[in-house]
Amino acid sequence: MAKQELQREALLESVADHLLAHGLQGASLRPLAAAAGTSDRMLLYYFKDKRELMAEALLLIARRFITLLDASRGEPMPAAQLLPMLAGMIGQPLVKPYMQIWLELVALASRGDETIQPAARKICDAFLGWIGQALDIENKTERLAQAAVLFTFIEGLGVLDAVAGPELPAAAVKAARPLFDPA
Amino acid sequence: MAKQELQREALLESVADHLLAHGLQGASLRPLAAAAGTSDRMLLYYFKDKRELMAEALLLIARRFITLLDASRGEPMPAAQLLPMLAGMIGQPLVKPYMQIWLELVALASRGDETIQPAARKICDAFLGWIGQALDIENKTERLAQAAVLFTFIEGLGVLDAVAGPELPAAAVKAARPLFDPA
DNA sequence: GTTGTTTTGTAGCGAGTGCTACACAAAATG
DNA sequence: CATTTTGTGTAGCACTCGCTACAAAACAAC
Repeated sequence: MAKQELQREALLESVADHLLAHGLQGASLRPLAAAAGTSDRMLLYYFKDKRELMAEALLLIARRFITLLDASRGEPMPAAQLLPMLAGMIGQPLVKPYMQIWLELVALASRGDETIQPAARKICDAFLGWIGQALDIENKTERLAQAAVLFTFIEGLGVLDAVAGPELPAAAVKAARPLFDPA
Repeated sequence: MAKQELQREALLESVADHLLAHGLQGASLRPLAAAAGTSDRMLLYYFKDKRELMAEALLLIARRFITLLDASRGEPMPAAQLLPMLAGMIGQPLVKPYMQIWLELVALASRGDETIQPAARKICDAFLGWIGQALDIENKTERLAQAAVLFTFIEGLGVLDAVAGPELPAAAVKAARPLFDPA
């Protein structure tokens, strides 16, 4: 009976790959199945719904993103140093697919789509937690507060990256850095 | 010949209403036409394409957003004061539809959709310009730099508003405010 | 080998998509 | 009034969507 579970996981991996590469928009069963080397018929055999398939694939993507974050964990550093590092991170080609799908999740969540809520929440918590752990501030409430600020700013950078040229985000980072410097 | 132009504008207004209310996702010709009191046949009579219709409707939405911004123009103020005001503004029910459709535009732009680029660019420039004009900083480059920072942060707040509860954005604003205070 | 269960292919349904052909009415133009 | 232009309804095409009915393999258990 583990065979079925194994096949489910394999399908989810392929579907996650396709979603990361081509986005949620227009991700229909037949292309997803083709990417996984099967037919839509089979996807709906292993998953009762398209909704169930998508929800589980998105959770897998969230898990992948978390491992990606954990892989680049280093020594805690001050905010003024962490900011440009994060700004550089979200531009990396390895991270970009996650930012793109993240923006799609945000747009859907804003319209009240509850299918994606678990994955979105997971990614959000993971990213925020990672930033908090990367800050070298002893006072916990102060650290969490700074993490929230940095998180918000990084999210804004993601938006600007998507919609504007590279100059505006770069200027924003350059101008924001001194704000975090120990005054 | 002005009759045709008039009808086009009227249709665009209705389509813009519908898009603001229900989003871009799943906005197909027949519901759009029904919202405008006609048939899909007529939409494609006044607009050669769905793409042309959407592009023009989005530009109208951008114009509406700009007038909305201009209506709430006041005396320039310091950044530490402008930040909570902007944070409150994007939560207003009158502004929220624009934020929702903006997030959809961002997600599409991130995937390289060039149909929406003009509208996205227009909204972006208008918002950034509005923030710059609302800041009372004499030095122009300094003002533009601060505007970029505030803009980025507000975009991040929009994302957080969509995906997280209200506590996280509120905490981010509260923690970010002292950073802008004259040290 | 004969059962019974799990996995898969084929085919298709009903609804929706953007878009078009055709016909006809209304209105402008001579 | 006759004619051309402009506006509109009906019907439908070719396609995609999620999903399902049916049946035949593949495999297991006895």
